[in-house]
Amino acid sequence: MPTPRSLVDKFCPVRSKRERRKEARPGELLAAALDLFVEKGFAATRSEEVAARAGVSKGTLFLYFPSKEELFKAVIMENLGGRFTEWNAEFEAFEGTTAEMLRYCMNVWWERVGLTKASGLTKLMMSEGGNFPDLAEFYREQVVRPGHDLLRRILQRGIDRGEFAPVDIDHAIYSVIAPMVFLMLWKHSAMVCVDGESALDPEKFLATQAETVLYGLSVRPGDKA
Amino acid sequence: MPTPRSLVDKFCPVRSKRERRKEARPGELLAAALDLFVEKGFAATRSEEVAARAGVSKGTLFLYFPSKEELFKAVIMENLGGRFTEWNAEFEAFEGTTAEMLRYCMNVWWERVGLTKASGLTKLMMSEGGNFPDLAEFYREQVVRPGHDLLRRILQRGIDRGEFAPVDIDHAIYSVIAPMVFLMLWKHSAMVCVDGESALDPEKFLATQAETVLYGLSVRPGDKA
Amino acid sequence: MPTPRSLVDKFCPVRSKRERRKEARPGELLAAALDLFVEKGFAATRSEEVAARAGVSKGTLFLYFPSKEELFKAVIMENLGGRFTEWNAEFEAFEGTTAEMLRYCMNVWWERVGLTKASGLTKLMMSEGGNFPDLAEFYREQVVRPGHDLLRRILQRGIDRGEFAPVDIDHAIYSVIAPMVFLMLWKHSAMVCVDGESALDPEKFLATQAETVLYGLSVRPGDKA
Amino acid sequence: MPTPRSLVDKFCPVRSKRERRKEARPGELLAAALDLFVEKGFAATRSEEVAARAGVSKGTLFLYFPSKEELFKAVIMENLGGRFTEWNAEFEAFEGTTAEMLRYCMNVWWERVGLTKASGLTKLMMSEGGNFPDLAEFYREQVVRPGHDLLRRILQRGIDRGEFAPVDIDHAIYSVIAPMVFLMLWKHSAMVCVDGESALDPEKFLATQAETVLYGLSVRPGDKA
DNA sequence: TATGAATGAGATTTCATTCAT
DNA sequence: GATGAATGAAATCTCATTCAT
Repeated sequence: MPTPRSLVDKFCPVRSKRERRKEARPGELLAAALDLFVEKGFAATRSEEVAARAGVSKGTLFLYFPSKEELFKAVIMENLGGRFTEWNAEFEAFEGTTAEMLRYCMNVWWERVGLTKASGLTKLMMSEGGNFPDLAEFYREQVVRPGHDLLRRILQRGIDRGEFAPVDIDHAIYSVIAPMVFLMLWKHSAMVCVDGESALDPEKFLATQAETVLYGLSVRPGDKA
Repeated sequence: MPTPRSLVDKFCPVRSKRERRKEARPGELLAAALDLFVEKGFAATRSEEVAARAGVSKGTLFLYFPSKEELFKAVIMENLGGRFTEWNAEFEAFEGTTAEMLRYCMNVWWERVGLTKASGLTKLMMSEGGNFPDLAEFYREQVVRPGHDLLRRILQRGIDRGEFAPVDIDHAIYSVIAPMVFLMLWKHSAMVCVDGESALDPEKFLATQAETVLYGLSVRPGDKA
Repeated sequence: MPTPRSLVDKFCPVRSKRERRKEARPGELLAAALDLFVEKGFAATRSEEVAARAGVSKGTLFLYFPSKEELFKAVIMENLGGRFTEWNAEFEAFEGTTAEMLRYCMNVWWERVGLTKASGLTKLMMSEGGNFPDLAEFYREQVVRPGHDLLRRILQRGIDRGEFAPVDIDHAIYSVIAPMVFLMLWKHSAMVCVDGESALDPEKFLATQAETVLYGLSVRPGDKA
Repeated sequence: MPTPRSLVDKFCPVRSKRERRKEARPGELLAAALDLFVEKGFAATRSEEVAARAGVSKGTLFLYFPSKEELFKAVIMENLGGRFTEWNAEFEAFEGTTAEMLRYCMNVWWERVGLTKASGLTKLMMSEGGNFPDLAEFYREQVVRPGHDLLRRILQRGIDRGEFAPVDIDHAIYSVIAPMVFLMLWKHSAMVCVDGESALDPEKFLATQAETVLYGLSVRPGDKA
């Protein structure tokens, strides 16, 4: 959902070049900002550079976003925070076993976040969150909490339906999140590789971790009810 | 862990208090720098604050270390890079199965690095390395490469002695490193926890991962020689 | 006092609504500008805000007034500088003693300027004039000088008719102006009041000052002709 | 009281050039700041210019004062707010009639504030106070309130000793302050003078106002006790 | 005529580094 | 060796003014 357009706009297809650019601006700026924030971090990214990459001047950036922090928040919402309603709905409608649901969850997460630049935002918050408490709070509220809530609902479904053992859900959530967080950090760090290509296969790693988690959640004979 | 002392210090214990202080300076600075770099990151740590925490003036810091980057490199050497000779020697002398050796490796790593502030340096390099290419290069050369080499020798030993299957060593290295890196990142990121306590038990996690890796390395009947 | 209208407007009352609006533009802008300049000062008033308060866009403001300074000059002319022809005529036609004339002068000044927002313009020029030499010069030429000239004529009339002692006119002018200026500054300065209500009664103050001045101008026996 | 010096300093008269400069710095900066703030106003004065006039670089200014606002507050304290203890003591010790005291008060005020650049600070607060609420609040607390309190004590003394009629003190305070405020504004505005020299004699004006106020405070037969 | 998106010079503030003492 | 005052490049954000539509 880039820029919301009114119904009137929808039926008036004749636009000036200027109008078209204007509507595209926020999206262009958000894209440029995502690129640069992920590439260089929040503090090290200069506002002017974001503007330049979006093809506008310094001043124009501040026409659309009142400060660098607000720009960053908008980037978070665009790429992570704002998508949870959609994702939640998708999981509400899911039919199938909860084990399948969990595997699906980790897979689509990898496709939609892990593989994309959005994964860099999590790495960024882990690095710089401490230096920008407002941003950290915002990220926790808009991304971490909804993410936890979504996972909690999945795990609860499994327990309620007798598919999973009645484990400590909060603990289990971390078992699911851990490999995802790890992959995001790994992906954005050339650091751990001596020369060139990392020898870690993310999809295989994720699948292995998923099965490990599911094994831990499995109902085994002899467990006390 | 107060201030790590060099080998020289270790064997020259008789000093006047004044000489002592003087000789101790760099160590105090390195300790202060480690604390602050890990706590706030490289870019966000102010030189003056490092000096202040070490109880000296800003000028003194630059007397011992010509720049903030050199200070950081010294911190890396003191805590990670400079310890590989000792660690290598320890493993050269190791007697026992290679499986035991690998388990021991992961355990002592956890004790000597994972649990200490030094683990923050890895997280730091993964976060900020991109903005400081010189530091990244230095870290790769002084920490990542020796670490890989050490693991490579262990794995090679296992294969040479017929204890491990003849796997792709470069790939296997990452299977060992991944959980260690993961723990370092996890430990230094309050970010992913919504409220308070993380629910991960590092030692158990590490042991599980070790066994998983060893299982993958195990020689099984039917493997082709 | 809604929007002051020019003499032209006064005698051409039949217009279509559209024309009306168009013609009213500059007046609306001048009114908005007066409000804001007086409220926030010249430098601190943003052009866009003036336009917004007048209900037009930023661009339109610059269509009518080529710069913020020119806008301010126009505000001065509309409210002060441009009214001297009318005021001069009124005083040319005045019949009565010159003492009455002087009292009348101070009273109508209070009604038409002192009590209105226009008084804020004088305070503003005294505050910010130093930073905007062009504006200061303009104000001196269009407001201060005509004001002085008007007073000079009144005083000269009094002396010529033998009603006033033949004092130094330039000096006497300041005796008349000082209390008026004082009231304008007082009115626009919440600064000097610790809590709430100022305890000064402007009309009484002005009347007292007028009598003091008149006493100083009075012809007393024993004065040398 | 420029820069407070410790006892140790007092008896170690041998100083390096650098030390001497260092001690002089805050005073030099405050003097430069007073000059420029009075000349151009708070908003229009650039920090760098203050530094330059004090003969130091931009950065040095911020070594001594953490922000432009704090610098301004320091200027206020140095020139006005910080002097009330001294002034209060002087008036506590005053011997003589309260009428003499009030005349003395207005005269020394003129000598110590009105005639000096410090008078420009009041003009400045009246002009720009509205745009800088923090500064306005500070000024009210540190200058306006102590000033009012001092005058209140003088007036109360006169009433208590039967020298003054039992008037409304808060009202009377403004009668005393008004001409002083007026003079400060008048002095700092070339605005009201057509060409060159103002024809207003401040001392005479002040003396006249003092007598007017004293007349208003005088105990007259027929006043009800 | 009217719009409002775009510009960019300019202001405050930070901090690694230097160097006189 | 040790100090800490001084520097100045660099970063964020504002707003009068322009100009394509």
